[in-house]
Amino acid sequence: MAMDKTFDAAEAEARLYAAWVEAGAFKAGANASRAETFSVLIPPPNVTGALHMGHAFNNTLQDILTRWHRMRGFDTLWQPGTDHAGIATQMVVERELAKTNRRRTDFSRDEFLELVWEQKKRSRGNIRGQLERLGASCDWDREAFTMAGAPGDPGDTPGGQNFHDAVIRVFVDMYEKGLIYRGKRLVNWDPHFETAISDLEVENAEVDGHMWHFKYPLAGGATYTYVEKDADGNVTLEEERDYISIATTRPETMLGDGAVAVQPSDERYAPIVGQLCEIPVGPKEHRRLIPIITDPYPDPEFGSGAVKITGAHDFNDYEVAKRGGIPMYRLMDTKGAMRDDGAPYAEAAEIALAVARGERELGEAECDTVNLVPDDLRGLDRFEARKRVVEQITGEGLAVMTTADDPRLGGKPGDADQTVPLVEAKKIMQPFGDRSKVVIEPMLTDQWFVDAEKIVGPAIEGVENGSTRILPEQDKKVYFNWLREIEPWCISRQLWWGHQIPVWYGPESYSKELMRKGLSSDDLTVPFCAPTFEQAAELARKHYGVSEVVEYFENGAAFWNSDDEYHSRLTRSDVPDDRSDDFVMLARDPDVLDTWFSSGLWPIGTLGWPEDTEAMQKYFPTSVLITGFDIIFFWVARMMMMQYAVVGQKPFDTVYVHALVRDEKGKKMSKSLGNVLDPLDLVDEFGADAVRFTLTSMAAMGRDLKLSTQRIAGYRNFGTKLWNAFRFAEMNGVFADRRCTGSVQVVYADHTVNKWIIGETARVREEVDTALGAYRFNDAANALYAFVWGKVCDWYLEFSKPLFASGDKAVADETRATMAWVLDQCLVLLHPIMPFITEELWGASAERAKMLIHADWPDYQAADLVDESAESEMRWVIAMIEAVRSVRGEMNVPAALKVDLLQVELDAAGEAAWSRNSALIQRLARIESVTVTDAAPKGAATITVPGGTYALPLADIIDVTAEKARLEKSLQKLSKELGGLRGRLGNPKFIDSAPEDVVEETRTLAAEKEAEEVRLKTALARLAEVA
RNA sequence: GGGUCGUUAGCUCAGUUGGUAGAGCGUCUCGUUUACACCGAGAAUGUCGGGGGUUCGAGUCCCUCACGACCCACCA
Repeated sequence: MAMDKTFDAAEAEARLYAAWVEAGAFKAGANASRAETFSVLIPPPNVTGALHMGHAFNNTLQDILTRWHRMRGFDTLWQPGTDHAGIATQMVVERELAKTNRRRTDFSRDEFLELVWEQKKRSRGNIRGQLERLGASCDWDREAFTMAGAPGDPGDTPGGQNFHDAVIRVFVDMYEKGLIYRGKRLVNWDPHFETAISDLEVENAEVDGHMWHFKYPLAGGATYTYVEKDADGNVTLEEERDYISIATTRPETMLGDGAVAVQPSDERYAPIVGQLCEIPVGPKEHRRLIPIITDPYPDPEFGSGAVKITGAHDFNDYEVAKRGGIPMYRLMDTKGAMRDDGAPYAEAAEIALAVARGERELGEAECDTVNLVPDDLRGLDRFEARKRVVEQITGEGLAVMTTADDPRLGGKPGDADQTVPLVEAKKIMQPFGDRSKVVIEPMLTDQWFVDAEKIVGPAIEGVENGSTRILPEQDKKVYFNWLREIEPWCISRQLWWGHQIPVWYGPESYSKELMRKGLSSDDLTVPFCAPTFEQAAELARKHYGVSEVVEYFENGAAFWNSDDEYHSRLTRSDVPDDRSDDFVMLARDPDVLDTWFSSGLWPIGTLGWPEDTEAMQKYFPTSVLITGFDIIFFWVARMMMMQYAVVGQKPFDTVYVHALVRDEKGKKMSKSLGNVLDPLDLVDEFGADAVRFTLTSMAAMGRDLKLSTQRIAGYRNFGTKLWNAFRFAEMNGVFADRRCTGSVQVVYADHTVNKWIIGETARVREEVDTALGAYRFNDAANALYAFVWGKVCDWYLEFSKPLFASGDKAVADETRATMAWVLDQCLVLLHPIMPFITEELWGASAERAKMLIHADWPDYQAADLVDESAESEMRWVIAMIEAVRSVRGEMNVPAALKVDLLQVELDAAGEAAWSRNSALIQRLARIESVTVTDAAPKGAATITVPGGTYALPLADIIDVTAEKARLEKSLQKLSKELGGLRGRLGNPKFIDSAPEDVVEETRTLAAEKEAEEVRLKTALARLAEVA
């Protein structure tokens, strides 16, 4: 067999992967030879997504662990699959539609979902194909999908899991246990996607904003004396005012104000607490009045100390409003535009005024129908409305004024005599949707929540008591911090793509007339939660005492609590005339569940729960979860909570949290920055093994991971190095008579060189196992790199050359056998990290009983295989060669020139090492001959080795000054080291308190250094004689 | 505002219980020897961010300062 000079990754990878699949090498339990199991769940990528470097990293680590355990004979499962990713996927489809000027709402819900399923089908293969390119050894027969089994599923996911049923079942179960509830709450609303989102999906960012200061006039022109005092109680300002000053960054929300709040202790406003003031915007004839109340929330030191309260559009205000019974008026629609529904402003203002005066009370639903947006602002975008509101107030002279040189204005200082509205330029934190990137609006809507507080306990305890381990440790704190202050989790989304909530609503009470006449959405308030309509209908039948239940499907756009559309669908009675009156109508909640609710069930859902499957019994709880820190809250914490809540068990033994992949400059890779490295491009260029090895070698825990192509090229070279080591072995007949080898049996060797490399192999095997066992992937990679390149290639292969050429057949044969074994071990140990090139070499070098992927992982011990005398001998040989090479290099001895060496002095150990290995040394150091002498001649360069001195006669070429400088430099370095050693040894406290072995080690080292110092000094003295 | 982490060779980073600092890349010099120029041989470079402390001994532990990164957070 003639091997190519390099490994053709592009050609080989696909072929090898196909061979593994063909052989069923990835199947759960493949190659299992013991009862222990090892299971790992892939963090499911978005089904319509593409793999990025983070995925490449994450999956490389999983594959390493999987392959490692599989080779060790564990019953191994790597469970693959994808996530339906509600918003993200719906976004992809909507973007596609936009290309042809169509929108989601041009379709019925069912039609649209059909499009999404098609999209899902088209892109499903992408992720899998990409993972295959990386070499991921997932059990594809079990490939799962978080919406498998949902209505519309074409059933093209190979795994048999019905994820949808599992999700629905969990919802119903949690609902019945009171862990899930519905209610009107202030939630984060994404006006672009027109859905609620959870706290976690909001990203706060600092932006340039403004703070406006407005006057809220007191009702009926009332006045009061406004007094400001300094810290000592001295009056600094006293004036008559007919207004209260309010600061706001969001003037458009003034329209929904329900009150103005001040601190109970704030003396400035004490005279007017309880009075009414006027919102300075809206038609003059219908100016709304709101009460001035006290609440602990306002900070007297900030702004004017008075805060406007808009319960429906601000989270703080919401709390204040709840405490104070202040009405919360919703101002915007689902798109974030000012409401354009309901009665004209005049009517709405009338109602609000009555409420403010305490003449009327509003129920929650009723309050939501009151649209307090003035007619001229209705339908405007919220930011446009803000502009108009500011203009109107300012135009009316109700802005707080200041001089143009006021530094708070932020701009260029203006004329001190000129008066301008006080609009502070200010950095403000603004919430953005993590996917839509639009400004999030707090909105008062009906949503479903998981009462997370009730299920968080076991998730905290599980980590506290070590039942589940989180690595690195510091990430535990992040986990705890979040869980200990857990908030209700909003799980309903006003999307179409997702698991529809299994709740049907019926009317408050049953009446035949109502059924005939039709129902409005407000009438449908009694929930029936069940896995199917039939089961919900059964509940309703009993509840209402009727014999039949009719389900109404919503068709077009659906937004539960917003518009008339839904209402009309429900009232558009399709009930046939001949139907009896003995029925009740139910309508299903149109909302779907947060994607993370279903991915939170990934562990049990993929393993076939609620069935008591073999997979559940064997592989649950799973062994380890490998994931990035960015989804600790989104996913890890929720899986912990959910698994405990549903099956009462932890989902995994260990959570390994890895770093984020960044670009060379440390920037997060993102499409907008254009610094994204596509893993597939890199695989194309360098091969999957190189990419994998790079990621592995940089996987130090808990840091960022900066990726550069240079580094990948370096590890590609490493593969080539290994490849060429095999070429060398091949050429030397190492594999000539090998059939069906690859056994873990360690070869027996007699020769020092072979004994030595066997010991080194045992060492690296231990290092690799220890490192992988501790999730120190980089340690494993680096140990292998140093071993293969630095030991096997740099030394062992070089040593073998003279041995093969020696003519001693026994030694040559033994070396061949040893080399075959050592190289096999390299393949075995490297395989988890570099599966392709190793499998290729495995097949190319001999006929094998099994593919490398199923080869046996060795367990030989360094303690058994390291031969100390062989080791110290080889150490001396290497030191000797290096010393000669170093002097040659520094003295500019031509590389091609074979030199004659003089042995000035040498101890017995050196003598023995020399005599047994002279052939190796002479070859590698390019020494022609060695002559024993008592004293070095003049004009020789000195070479010191442990236990001896050599001289290199260079009469003609030696530069005495240069040699002197070289020796002095070495001496200087040595003296410094010796100084430290002697200092320590001279310190009685060190002798007393340091451990015995440390003291002993120091003594030995000092002795060696002293001996070398003597040699160098001798050499210098001789040089002085010459000069 | 709260929290976490980081600051080590020109660059990117290792450095597990404290024992006296390493790798890869880059740079410089030399080079074709039974695999490999995606190679080989050799060389240079660090007051381990500053200061203080504990210790016989600190890159490693403690305090403090500076700078940087990230996460969380409702100041109108």
